[in-house]
Amino acid sequence: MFLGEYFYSIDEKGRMALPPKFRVNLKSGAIITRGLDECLFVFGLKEWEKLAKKLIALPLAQANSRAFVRLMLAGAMDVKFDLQGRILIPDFLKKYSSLAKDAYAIGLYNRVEIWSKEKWESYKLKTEKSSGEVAEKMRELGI
Amino acid sequence: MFLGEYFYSIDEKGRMALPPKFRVNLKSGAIITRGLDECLFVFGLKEWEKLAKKLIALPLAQANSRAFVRLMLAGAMDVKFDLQGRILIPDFLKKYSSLAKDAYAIGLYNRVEIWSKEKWESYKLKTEKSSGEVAEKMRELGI
DNA sequence: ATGAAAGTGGGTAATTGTGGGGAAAAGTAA
DNA sequence: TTACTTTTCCCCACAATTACCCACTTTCAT
Repeated sequence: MFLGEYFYSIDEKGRMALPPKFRVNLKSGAIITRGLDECLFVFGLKEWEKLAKKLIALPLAQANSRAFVRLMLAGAMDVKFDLQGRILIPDFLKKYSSLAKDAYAIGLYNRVEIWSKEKWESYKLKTEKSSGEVAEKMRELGI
Repeated sequence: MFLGEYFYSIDEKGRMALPPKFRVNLKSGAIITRGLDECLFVFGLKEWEKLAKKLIALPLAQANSRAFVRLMLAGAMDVKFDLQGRILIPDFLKKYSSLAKDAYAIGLYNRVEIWSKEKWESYKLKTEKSSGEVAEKMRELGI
């Protein structure tokens, strides 16, 4: 179970650390791919396989599901950790998500998301501001 | 079951004690997360899992539920108690809830809320003054 | 009054984040 | 092929942070 928000820097070699708590769930294998809202998704191997099965089951006839499947599958790479718990982010994924020097690793239960500093901070701000909607959502869920 | 209002100080290392009565219900695992009205929520593991299941069931395809889920899960961290019964409050949650040196821990049946001294005292004042309205609400709810 | 429990502060060892060096691999040209 | 350059990747090292443990003081109950 991934939770929380962590800040890391990406060095000149393109390496980025992930939180130790996340590593234990990913050490048996992980996949990085393009995500929604210009971030990257990182899945553990098991979660990835579940997702991949769902993806290939999507109706080929629909243009937007075709596009979604291509986004996720074609962008996928498997991830290796070095001894310090860092991963190497492929160039095309860095470009896709506007990653430069600073990044956030965000735990979302069954996946990890990687965001550029700027993108995440503005996204969070935008969401927090609509706190009325947030309260509404929470009421719906019975919190 | 959490009840009552307790006052504690947060030390330089960001540690805050919780009432011994609360600890026994949280020692098997606790999650701290963003709450409403700029306070923090602390849930026992079981309560949290109920909530988390509802969250991950929300549709990934919808932009605003994506945002809500991200806010809730990224804002959550699991909490460990040290031998003295203190928890470490993550920096970004301290910022979110304006926590500095003094704080209240408040029991609300199935969750604990953590408020900054100032925020809680002014909130309480405001609420107590408008107790007429509160009574009105209660009648609406059939209490 | 005395013992136990709770609140708060601090010290030390372990872990983590991050930079860099060097070996192995891959590529290139004679 | 061979010699040389370039790139990738693995491992080491250091500084800073964190986690863990201990100790003191105060409060409360018997």
